[in-house]
Amino acid sequence: MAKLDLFKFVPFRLNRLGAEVSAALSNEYRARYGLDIPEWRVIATLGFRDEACSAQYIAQCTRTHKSTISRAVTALLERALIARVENADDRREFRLALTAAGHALYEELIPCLLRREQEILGCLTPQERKEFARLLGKLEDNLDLVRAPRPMSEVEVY
Amino acid sequence: MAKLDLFKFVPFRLNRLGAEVSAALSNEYRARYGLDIPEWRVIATLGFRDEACSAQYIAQCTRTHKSTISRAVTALLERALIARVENADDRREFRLALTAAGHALYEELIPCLLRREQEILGCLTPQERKEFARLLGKLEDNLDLVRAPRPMSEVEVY
DNA sequence: GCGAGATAGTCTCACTTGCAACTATCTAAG
DNA sequence: CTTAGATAGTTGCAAGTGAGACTATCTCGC
Repeated sequence: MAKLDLFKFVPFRLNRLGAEVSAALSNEYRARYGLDIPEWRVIATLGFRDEACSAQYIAQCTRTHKSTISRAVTALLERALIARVENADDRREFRLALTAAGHALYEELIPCLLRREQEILGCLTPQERKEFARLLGKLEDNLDLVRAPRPMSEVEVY
Repeated sequence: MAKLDLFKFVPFRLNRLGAEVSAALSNEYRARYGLDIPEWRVIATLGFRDEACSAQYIAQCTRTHKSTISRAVTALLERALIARVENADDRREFRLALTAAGHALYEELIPCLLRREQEILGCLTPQERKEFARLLGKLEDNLDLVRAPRPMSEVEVY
């Protein structure tokens, strides 16, 4: 007579918590700037890194399907929040970067998102947060999830 | 010059980890039994609880939209994994319960899912797992996520 | 008992997303 | 140089999902 209490089942809890937290956060940038999650991921990746990067790189980093990234990129190009230039070395790919407007949006959004993160983590002591982050890291490693952002030169060696 | 490293941003990490873990698990019951996530949630809820419950109750417990649960229920009824009876007290709702076949499936699936959970958590020491579960609980509380399964009588008092 | 508002469940619609096919381009082997 | 296979990015298509309308039923106040 095996039983499984969904409320004690970590995969279910992680899925639910992840979805809930994501929804809470995405309200922030959807309401303010009309960005959806994939669009935000593109902005976040380009904003964090200084060099321009390819759509493929963003897809790998954020573990988002390339077609989803492609659509997000198209939308952001139309809004002139990012720009792209052909890569002379490899004409299949484009180098993407934030425009001035995109950068301004990024700078404006970041503090607000970090604040929301702190609200969510607010129920944990500083020590607990550190521990939680550490345990998340172990789980990510275990799932082979970690795809650290690296200079494009390294990534291209894939 | 605020910056945000997606890889250190807990909401992103939670979302990604939750999706990844869920995908790993759902492969298990999709491949073996052709169940999708909402269908599994219905089975899991009915299997864990002994009394029959309403679709609404399952939706609230699992935090899944009622239309999604409705579709899952329809599919499971067609496959005769669950059965429903009209509730004489309230003819708007139906009481749902596993059939013998549904129960057999549940009993077969549970150990397998618990094993997968242990694989995922395998990188943590027993103490770390306990701590992780505790911290998850605090975060859930903070997001007002906890909807503990209760006897129907209590739930109906909503 | 009657009407207003709440609730259970179903259904349609619009939207999102993953998949896979496709084009263009690159790389490597011969 | 040529050709086969890999890769970047786009697009059409199908499946899944949430929002909200809708029907039937219940509840509460009068």
